[in-house]
Amino acid sequence: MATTDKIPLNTPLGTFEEQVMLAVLRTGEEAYGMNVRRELERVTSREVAIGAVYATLDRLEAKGLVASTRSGTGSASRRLFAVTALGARGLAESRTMRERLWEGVDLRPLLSLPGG
Amino acid sequence: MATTDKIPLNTPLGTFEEQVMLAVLRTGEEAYGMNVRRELERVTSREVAIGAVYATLDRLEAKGLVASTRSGTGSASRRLFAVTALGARGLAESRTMRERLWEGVDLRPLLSLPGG
DNA sequence: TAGTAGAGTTCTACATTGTAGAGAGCCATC
DNA sequence: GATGGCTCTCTACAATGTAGAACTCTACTA
Repeated sequence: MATTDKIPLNTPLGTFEEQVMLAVLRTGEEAYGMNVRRELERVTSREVAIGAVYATLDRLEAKGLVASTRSGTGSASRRLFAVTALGARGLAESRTMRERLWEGVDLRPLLSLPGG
Repeated sequence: MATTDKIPLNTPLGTFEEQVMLAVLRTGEEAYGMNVRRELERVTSREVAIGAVYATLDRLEAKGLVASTRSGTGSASRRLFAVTALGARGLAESRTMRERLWEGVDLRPLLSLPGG
């Protein structure tokens, strides 16, 4: 099988995994742990534990969805993350799937109820 | 605090939780376990274990995001699920958050790479 | 130059979600 | 009254989500 074949990813992305990948993309050249966290908190208005970010980035890297490189020298250097081509495919698939599920769904009748 | 206040939900929806809720909405009046599973498989082209569906529905019910009623009589009756007002709010929040994170993200440069 | 503070990363542990499959009740029908 | 199909429940385990402490390095400063 050629490497360019578009086989479906075996595991769907988790909610937080997707958020972290998107934050990496949004953060661009400066996508290291602390910055990814900051971007996530900025956009979601929600506190994010730094340990959660790194654990998720590690798992994403193990799956080949992101890749990391060291910036600078010594052990104090930053670990810069980037979304891989495979990761981008995962994001695209995840979005497509969700759009299909949302198609034709109208929440308005429920949202107008008490508690909605 | 009035019940109509729109406090944010404490926990974000998981990927599968969201899918199951959307499948319940799409299935409408006939939203019992097996049907929810069928709808999910139809839309996602992916096999779904029935145990996964029920476990998720149970957890969603415990959180008040869906509610279930019995149809028919006897223990062979179906268990019909419906998304609650709170559940609809969860779905809406989840979508809003994701749209904000996707804003300005362009996957095309990555998808045109080998493996993408 | 020891002391302190800040930025960043790593590690450990546990809670919540995701998943699979076996088991059991009911109903039709043969 | 056996068989098969449909539905639901239960159990167990894997993967993901989360929190917080520990550690390294740098820079400042008294």
